[in-house]
Amino acid sequence: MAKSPKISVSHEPGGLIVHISGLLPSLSPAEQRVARLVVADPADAARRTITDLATAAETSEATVIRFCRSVGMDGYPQLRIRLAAEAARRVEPPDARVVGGDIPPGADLAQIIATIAFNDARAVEETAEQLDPAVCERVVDAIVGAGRIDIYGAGASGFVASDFQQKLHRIGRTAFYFPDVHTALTSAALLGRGDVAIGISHTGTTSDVVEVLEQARSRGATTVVLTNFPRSPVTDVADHVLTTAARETTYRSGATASRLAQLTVVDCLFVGVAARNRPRARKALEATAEAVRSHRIGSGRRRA
Amino acid sequence: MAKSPKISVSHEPGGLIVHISGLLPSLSPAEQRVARLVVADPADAARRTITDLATAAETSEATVIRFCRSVGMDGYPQLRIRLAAEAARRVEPPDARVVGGDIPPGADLAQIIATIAFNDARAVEETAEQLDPAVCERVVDAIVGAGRIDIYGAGASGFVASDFQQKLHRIGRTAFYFPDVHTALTSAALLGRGDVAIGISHTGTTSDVVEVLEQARSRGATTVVLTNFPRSPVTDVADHVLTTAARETTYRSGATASRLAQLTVVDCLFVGVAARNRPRARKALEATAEAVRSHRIGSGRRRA
DNA sequence: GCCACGGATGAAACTTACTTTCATGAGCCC
DNA sequence: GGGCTCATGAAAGTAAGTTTCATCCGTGGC
Repeated sequence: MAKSPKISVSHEPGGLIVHISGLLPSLSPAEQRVARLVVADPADAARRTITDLATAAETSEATVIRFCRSVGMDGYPQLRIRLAAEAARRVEPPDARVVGGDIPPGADLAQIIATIAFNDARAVEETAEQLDPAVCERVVDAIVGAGRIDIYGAGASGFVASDFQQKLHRIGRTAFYFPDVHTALTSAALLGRGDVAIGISHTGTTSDVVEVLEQARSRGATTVVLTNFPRSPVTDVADHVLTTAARETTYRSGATASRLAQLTVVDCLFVGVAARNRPRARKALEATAEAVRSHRIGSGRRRA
Repeated sequence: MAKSPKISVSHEPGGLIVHISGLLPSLSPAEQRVARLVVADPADAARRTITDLATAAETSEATVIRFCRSVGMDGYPQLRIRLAAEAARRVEPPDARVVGGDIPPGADLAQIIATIAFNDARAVEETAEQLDPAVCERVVDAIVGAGRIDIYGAGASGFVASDFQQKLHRIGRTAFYFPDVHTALTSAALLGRGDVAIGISHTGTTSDVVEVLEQARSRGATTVVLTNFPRSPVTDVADHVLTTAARETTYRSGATASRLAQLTVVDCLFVGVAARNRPRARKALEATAEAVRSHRIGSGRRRA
């Protein structure tokens, strides 16, 4: 099997299910059907034979094998074992029907809250689990050593980009955020070796972000991307890929879970950077906090 | 095979391994060799094929199958997946996390990530737990019935305010966000009965937000506040108070936990509002998603 | 509009893993 | 020692998993 189509994703520490959902969009339609079955009920999938699973997914055994390889397994038996292990580890979700699925039409607000919180918290946890500290370390290195840091993000990811920019700025790193593609491209053209360009795109398919990173990279800047999908177009133009692990469900929750996951990663990077020079970072933070003091009511403790 | 030696134990509550060791003395010598291997390292056994395991136990495949039946399994594959599950369960305890506390100076990135994620996820969960659905309901009512919705927030809370504005806008509610106090005050002065003013302030002491809400209230608008501190100045000017539950630790984590908590609440409100008129909300969301389609690479699946 | 190309897919051939059958032989009671 | 039981592995048989390959379909040239 010299021509193994294995897509070597270095490691999937955060759990196989999470890893699979991340890869989902990059799979072929038939493989996606398999993936969805697996993600929906890993324990059940582990119990099935390959033929059985293939039938359930309305495809052939060959496709199931392809799926196994696509997600980094050697073959079906290995997948089974891993799934069984995964399923066992999984904690009982607080409310059976509430998991990952859509919110039922008749749901009352209490249910909605529980569902959202569960999914949001999960996204944060799972993102952290699958984050590769080694990659983070490299990104932190790049940021610490950067002359200038440009951060790009469109739409919802723009908030996160902006948040990141502000955080870095507050500890004295020279960071910029551009809400607009043209300005961003202009800025990217001025980057050079030693500078860092960070792109944020949940889907990984935002052409604006891809373009800008491409530009930045061609100028010699180190490019970093934060996305939910490790095999999306944007990862082609990135030196370092950081992934979130939000299994967003359609339009349902306004994409908040993915936002939270992104913010968590940003926070990790931020703290990582700040930790490199504690005294200076602390001082900078205190100074900026002081700056808004006059806009606070009651400097001391709250209310009697 | 009428002479089935099956030792039908209805189900083995204490875990499969325990069960097997209990049966060990009642097994035949060759089966005992198998059993001992299995008990010694279940995870490893799960990885082996039946032939492999048989060889390791210096016996034949047939004996391994007999062993499977002896301990109540249907066959070898079932044993394998049970073992894998068992092994996964008995690993972990997710090592004593650095709960709530500050990140120790010498921490490596992996520790930092674990700490941050833990605290972030906690903030989300705890916020949801203490959120009062009744208050949420009232706020949702107000938003749904509002002619216009103004959202205010300064600094970090501004991101959240902006996010909320965008969400509401996307489902066709008339919502505004003002990054600037003066504009906000102007707008607040134009609000009237039936309109809604929402202020977001983590500390609850941001004078800008308080002022604006005061103004809005004096014009007859319904005022809502989202804060971490239920008895802070801003709650005095609010008709409805929603609280987050982030125990932010100093400057440490760039205040991300509180941000996440706020976003979670916003998401709950958003979904609550959207749920009031599903078809319309869904249509609006689809339309807005469609609008950015041309900025996505590859309409279908990602990459080959 | 046509053709070449490449990827996706399932049928079928093939290999490996699992299961059953059965012959052997060891112990054991009479 | 004969006739039993039972444990055992060799080998046959079956099912599961894997590979190969021909076909199909969409895409991008010309």
